[in-house]
Amino acid sequence: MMSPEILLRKHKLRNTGCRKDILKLFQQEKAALAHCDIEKRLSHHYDRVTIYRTLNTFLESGLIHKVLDHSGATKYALCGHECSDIKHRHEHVHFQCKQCHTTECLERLEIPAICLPEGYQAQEVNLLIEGLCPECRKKP
Amino acid sequence: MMSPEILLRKHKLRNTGCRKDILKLFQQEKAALAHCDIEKRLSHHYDRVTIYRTLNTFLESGLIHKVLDHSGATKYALCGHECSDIKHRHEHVHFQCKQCHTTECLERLEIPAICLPEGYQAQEVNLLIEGLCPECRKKP
DNA sequence: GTTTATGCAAATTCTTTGCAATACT
DNA sequence: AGTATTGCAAAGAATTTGCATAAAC
Repeated sequence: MMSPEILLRKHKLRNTGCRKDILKLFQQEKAALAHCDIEKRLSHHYDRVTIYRTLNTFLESGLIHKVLDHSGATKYALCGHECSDIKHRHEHVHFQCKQCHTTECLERLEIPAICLPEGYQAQEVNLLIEGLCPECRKKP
Repeated sequence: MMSPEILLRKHKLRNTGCRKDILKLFQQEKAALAHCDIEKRLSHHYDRVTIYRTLNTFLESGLIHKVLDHSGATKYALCGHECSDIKHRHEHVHFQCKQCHTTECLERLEIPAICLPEGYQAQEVNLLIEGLCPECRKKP
């Protein structure tokens, strides 16, 4: 996994504490994170506004992507290696647990080809599967 | 198509003006509607709060469902005939145009079966396809 | 007549903007 | 040194809550 410093440099972003810490957090967590998750889990305190701005910067540079969610919360996750400057792969499959509301990227899963009606042109495909995650299924 | 009155009765909801008008609107529009779309398009004026409450009531009774969206706006659409009291089919395919931001349900499309990793249990599957709709593709 | 929905006011939450101080290159 | 980022204050959306009035059953 690439270090936050190198990742930032690669995307032509300045190496600030907030950005490094948030990137590190994304790399540690396999689950998608909402603004409030990030705010809570960062050991150093950063202003709420700074976190919003950092997330938007990361979105624009293609470091992270929005993760679909029925709960209304905006969640984000790191873009995989597939998303380089050259080629962006935007076939995201996410799984959200209905019990613990954790959302994870299932990077290995491929979305099968879908036949759109005449006239439609697909550019991005996102699949959200909701159900029970392994941990919650074990619980009573 | 079932009349709003009968549809409401079927879901054990009171037949009020606001509910009937909003249901009628959903039946006319094939696209998914956000709160603000509904507020704008209703001929009779209802309080913003009443519209919020109506949408939540419809959600709880399974008359409508949330439509996934990357823009952050919460959109809703009527549940198809497949969603009866007995059997709920929650395989939603939606298409959102990147130009006009219209979202429509593609009810006819089936989502191909997906193999989840060990331990995961799927209950609902949602597919969001983004791209250009037929109308926007014609434009220059 | 009883229960439920509506409208209004106000509170909460989420997100963005402006600007001076600070940190990065 | 010059430019971009941060924190703070405040503004602006989106959504929820409480309560009295009005409408549905």
